[in-house]
Amino acid sequence: MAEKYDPVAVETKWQKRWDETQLHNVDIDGADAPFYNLMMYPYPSAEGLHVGNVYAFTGADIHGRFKQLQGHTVFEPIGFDAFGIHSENFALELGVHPMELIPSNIKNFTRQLKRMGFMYDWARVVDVTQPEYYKWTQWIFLQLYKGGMAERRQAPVNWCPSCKTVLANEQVIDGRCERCSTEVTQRFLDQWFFKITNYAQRLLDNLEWIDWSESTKRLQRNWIGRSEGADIDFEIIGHPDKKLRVFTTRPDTLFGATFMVLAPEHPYLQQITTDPQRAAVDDYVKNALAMDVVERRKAGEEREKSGVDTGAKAINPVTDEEISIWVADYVLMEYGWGAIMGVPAHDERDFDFATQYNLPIRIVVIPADQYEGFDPSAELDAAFTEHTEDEVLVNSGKFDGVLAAKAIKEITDWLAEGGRGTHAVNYRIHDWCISRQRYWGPPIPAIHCEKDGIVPVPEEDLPVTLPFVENFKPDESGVGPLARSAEFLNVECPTCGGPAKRETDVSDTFLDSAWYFMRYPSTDRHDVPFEAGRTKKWLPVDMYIGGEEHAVLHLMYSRFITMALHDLGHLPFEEPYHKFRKHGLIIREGAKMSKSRGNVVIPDEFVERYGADAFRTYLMFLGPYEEGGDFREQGIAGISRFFDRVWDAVVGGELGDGPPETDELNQKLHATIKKVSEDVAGLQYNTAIAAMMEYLNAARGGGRSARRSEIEPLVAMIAPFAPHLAEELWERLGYKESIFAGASWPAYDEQLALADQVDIAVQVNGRLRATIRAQRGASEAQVKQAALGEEAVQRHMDGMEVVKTIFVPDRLINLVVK
RNA sequence: GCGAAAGUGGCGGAAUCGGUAGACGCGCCAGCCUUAGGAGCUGGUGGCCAUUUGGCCGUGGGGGUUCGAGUCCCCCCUUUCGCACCA
Repeated sequence: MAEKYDPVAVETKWQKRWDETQLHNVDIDGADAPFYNLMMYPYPSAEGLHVGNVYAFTGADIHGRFKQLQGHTVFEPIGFDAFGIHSENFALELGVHPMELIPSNIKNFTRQLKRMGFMYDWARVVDVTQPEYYKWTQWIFLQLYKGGMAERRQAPVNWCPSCKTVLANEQVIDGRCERCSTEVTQRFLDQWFFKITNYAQRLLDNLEWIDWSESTKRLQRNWIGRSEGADIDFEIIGHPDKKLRVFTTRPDTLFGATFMVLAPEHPYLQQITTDPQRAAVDDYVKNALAMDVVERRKAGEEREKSGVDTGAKAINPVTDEEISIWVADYVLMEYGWGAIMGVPAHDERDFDFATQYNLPIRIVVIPADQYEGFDPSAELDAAFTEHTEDEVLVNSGKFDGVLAAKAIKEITDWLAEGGRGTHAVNYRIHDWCISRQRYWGPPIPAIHCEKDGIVPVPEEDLPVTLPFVENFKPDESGVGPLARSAEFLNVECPTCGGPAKRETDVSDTFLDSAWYFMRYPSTDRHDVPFEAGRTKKWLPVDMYIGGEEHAVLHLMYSRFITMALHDLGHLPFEEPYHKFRKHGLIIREGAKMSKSRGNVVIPDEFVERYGADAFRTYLMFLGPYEEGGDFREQGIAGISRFFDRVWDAVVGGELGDGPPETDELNQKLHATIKKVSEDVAGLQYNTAIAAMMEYLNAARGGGRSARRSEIEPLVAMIAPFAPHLAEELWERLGYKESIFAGASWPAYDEQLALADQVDIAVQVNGRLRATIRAQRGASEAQVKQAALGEEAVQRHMDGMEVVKTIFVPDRLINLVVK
């Protein structure tokens, strides 16, 4: 009896062999056809490798192995994103110190990753919690600080009461903490910011040319949120020293601005409020600020607008009318200037507000076809917000009759002449708040000296080592746990030598991951973060595959850090990834996987039963890789059977010699190589697998034994998916070297990939009536003659005449009859 | 509310420069093999009708363009994702 395929035995053997020969350790300096294949490194949780990780990594690994088989030297590194709130919260939950917990998690992850058969270069692992790594994270902070791109300032920030730290805007989802879903509140604290807003336009512009998944680019565009419009200054009666500046995308509606609204946090509010209104305003502001962010944000749909008249008046700069200034929480301090001009006729929110408080509403834009005979005192029952090419201005002085689209520029230009306004662009994106009042991160390398103020830690003093702090639990104070270590806290000022205190905030874990891919090629270099020659050779990353959930987090931050380092002269490129592809999400039996549902796929269980090769391949077979798939346990048997048959084709009996037995099979072989080559290159793994199955079915049709020439290319084609099985079969085919050592990917002949006999559909009046077999390239006349000879065709054109013939070569002929 | 993507057999999914819908796999059915089999092999498998040749219907719903529409256009429904008082 033939030897049976034992996946676990085969995989154990080859994993050991790969380890011993260090097959995938790359000669970083000597590689001649470098290909940097990157995947998003994992956060090493205590639960172990999640099936989502395996899905992501498998798709990326297949791409790497495919490139390797095509002759590239593929560098595929892995690391661990082990700093951060997530790790720390888990350590708190278990009551274990992260300095103990994390190394054991990493050990477990390493075991699992090796068991999956990924082609990692295990000699170049990055662990961001190691001082030799975060030394350089701190170095990057210092470079940005020196370059004026990092600053400490007081600002309203998102505070998570459960994590007891501030969060970046990107980490607040629907007003809740991204990590723990607790409602976020607002605090005013001194925080470190990176000025990503300085790069907003470039981050947006480069999206035009970088090769990324379209959907990911769209998310970034939305997040950057560019709007064009104007800044307009309004004079305040009785305050000649002040002007109220607003941003608007609709300067064309300026003549309709009948009031102004300030955000409750607006700096002028206290000074301009009149005495009779002061109590009411104070009261309102107090209430608004006490409200948590979630409640305030819900307002749009559910809550009625609210506000209070400040008693102060402004002058509409074009109508010279006095208009009242209100305070209302529907105006947000963090966008624009924290103040708006109220144009109730042409903005829904302003309309609601004006209706509620009986403020005047003036129509200034109407559809062009209503211009003749327009009644200037007409009333609206809803804001008119259309803004196409067809609207014209009314009630707008010398701009009456001007197209609204043109008036935007004309009115702004006119304002600019008088120094009352300018063209302006606003972005939704905010500066990146990187301070965290937590323990488990790289200390921000700054020192506070009473005399010298903020002093950066000198580069030669790096790293600022994270001390062991027994009680690392965060508290309400807004001061990080590092302040509890007197030894850490108290330091000499590097400038004056006097007593000073260290910064006790640590940096956001997204700073660790914003540059980790630059470190991989240089992990053995302790004098530089990334060595210039290697960086030039390997970077930017050739292919990056990862989850889209990081579109506005990691992916935005790493683009920013790369640009900043480029501008500071440390990098020769400004975009980190040549190509980025998002992968889809995997669900189970139509439902999202989650611990609470108890339906999480545990990779270990499947690997033990079916082997890593079958598990990998099955995950890829579920659906298009970039769209995700639905994991159904039963289905994996189909892959196991396929591998059994591949195994049997090689091991089951004598392999015949000579070329493929028939021309037809040879054609199928070439067509399959072509399809699989193209599909794998385009990450269309599901259809590539289907094509290989189809080919094997053909090669073994009728129970025949396949010849070597028929099966050897298939072994190479399954190699990216099932590397262990392919290695084993490759060896049994007589090769001494690993299949991944050379360029083993099969070539195909375009001509041979085309069948010389084709099936042509024969339609009568567009309905399929017969199928005929013909020589490839057969002429219309030939096909028509054959078609007319078909009995089924004749039946359907009985007594009628062909009035028209549509012929698609090698595919179809349609006879239109009457 | 705004923006985007997607709705195809019992199931996961193929096929979109408009050209034979349902590749491949799961499941199911029949047969073979077997002491036995949640094993393996062979064949079948969108629905309805027909003894066979075959016919009709069919890609969320409705209209349209076309010799021909899953694919293009218009309207509607549903789902998923992103953003959400962003001025």
